[in-house]
Amino acid sequence: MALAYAILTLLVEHPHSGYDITKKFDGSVGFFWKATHQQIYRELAKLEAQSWVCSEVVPQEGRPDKRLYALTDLGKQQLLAWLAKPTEPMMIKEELLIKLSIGYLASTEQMVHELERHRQIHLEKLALYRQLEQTHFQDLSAVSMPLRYSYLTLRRGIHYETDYIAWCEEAIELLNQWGDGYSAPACEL
Amino acid sequence: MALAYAILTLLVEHPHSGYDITKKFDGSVGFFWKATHQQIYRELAKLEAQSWVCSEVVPQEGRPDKRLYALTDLGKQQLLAWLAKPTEPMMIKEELLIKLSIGYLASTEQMVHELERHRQIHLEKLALYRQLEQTHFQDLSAVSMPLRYSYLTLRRGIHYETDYIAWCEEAIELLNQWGDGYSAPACEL
DNA sequence: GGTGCCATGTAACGAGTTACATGATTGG
DNA sequence: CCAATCATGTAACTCGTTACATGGCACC
Repeated sequence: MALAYAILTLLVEHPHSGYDITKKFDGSVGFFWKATHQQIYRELAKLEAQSWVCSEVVPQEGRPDKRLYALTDLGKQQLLAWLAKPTEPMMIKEELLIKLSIGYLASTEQMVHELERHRQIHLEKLALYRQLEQTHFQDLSAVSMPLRYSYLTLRRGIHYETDYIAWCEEAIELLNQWGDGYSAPACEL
Repeated sequence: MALAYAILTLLVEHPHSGYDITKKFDGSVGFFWKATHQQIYRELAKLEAQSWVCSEVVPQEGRPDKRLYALTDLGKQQLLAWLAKPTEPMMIKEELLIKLSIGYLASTEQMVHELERHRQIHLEKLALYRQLEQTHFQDLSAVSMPLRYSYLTLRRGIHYETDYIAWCEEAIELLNQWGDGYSAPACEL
C-alpha cells in the first residue's frame, strides 16, 4: 500500500507522468522509498481503476506523448485519511549484517575491507545530503512550509548516514583489535 | 536470495527445524531481517531441492514430529562464496518519511504526536538492546569469536535506535518552533 | 553513427503477506 | 474449558525485480 500513497504524495503539488514519478523515485524520494518504472506504471493503472487519480494524454512535439496523472478528490481524501493513521516503524533488512554475523568464517581482512567499502558509500551519500542542506536550507526562515517538511526527511538521511559511518568505524576498530589477538595468539599473555 | 543465506547462516552452528528458524527470525535475527514461517518453509523446501541443506524427521513424544534441516557441504560452499562477494547497501523504506513529507497537509500536533510515538517505540527497542549488551557482552575478552561478530550487529542496532531517537527529538523541536510561528503569524513581525 | 534521454509498456518470475487448516499437549 | 505452545503445511494474493520491446530526437 505504501507505494500507492508515496505516488499520491507527489501528485499533491501538480500532475505528473509516470516518467516524472520514476525520476523522483530515483532522486529525492529515493532516499526513503525505491520503485522501478514498472511498479509505478502498474500502480498508476490500479489507482486510476479505483478513481484515486485521473489521467489525460498530452500530445507533445518532438517527443512521445505523455499521460499526465492528477489526484482526484477521492484520492486526496484517501491520502489525508492515511496521513491521520499511525504508521508502524519499518523493519530493517540489512544483508551486510547477515554476512557480518558469520564473519568469523571469513578472514578479518575480508570483513574489514567490506566495512571500509560501505563506509565509503555512506560517506558519499552524506556528502550529497550535506550539499543539499547547504544549497536549499541555509536560511530556514525563508523556506516554505512544504519544503520545511522535506527538510525533516533530509535531516533523517543526514542522521542515518552519519551514524552508519560511525558504526562502520567502530566495527572496523573492534575487528582490528580482535584480529591481532587471533593471528598471534602467543602474544595474548 | 538473502533470505536463503540468512537461513543457511543459522544452520552453520547446528541443525534447526523450520519452527526453530521461525523463532530466531522473530527474535535476534529479526533485528536485521524478518520472515514469516511460510516464507521459511518454502525457502527450506527450495534449499533442499538444490541440495544446499538436507533434512531428517525426528520423532518426538507428546509433540509433533519435527524435521531437522542441516547444512550440506554444497550449502556451506555456497554460503562461503556468498560471504566473499560484496554486498550492496540496502535501501531504506520508511513509511513515516513519506507521511512527513506531506506533513504540512495535517496539523503540527498530529505530526508531533506521531513522532513522539515513534520515539517511544525506538526507546523501548534501545532499552532491550542495551540490556542484551549488558548481560552478554560486559567483558568482551571472555566472549567467543562467533559471539563477538554478533556483538557487532547488536552495536548496529544500538547505533540505529539511538540515532533514530535523536532525529525524532530534533524533528519534534523544529516542528514546535515552526508551528508556533504559524498559529500566531501576527507575532512574526 | 552511437549513446543517452524521453516515454510507455508486456511478460515472467521471485519475494513477501494474509488467511486458513490441522492436531496433540500443557497449564491456568 | 480455553488459550498457548509445538510443528507443519496449502492457497491466494500483492509487491518487487529483471528482461525485453519500441521509437523518435538531440548531441557529440
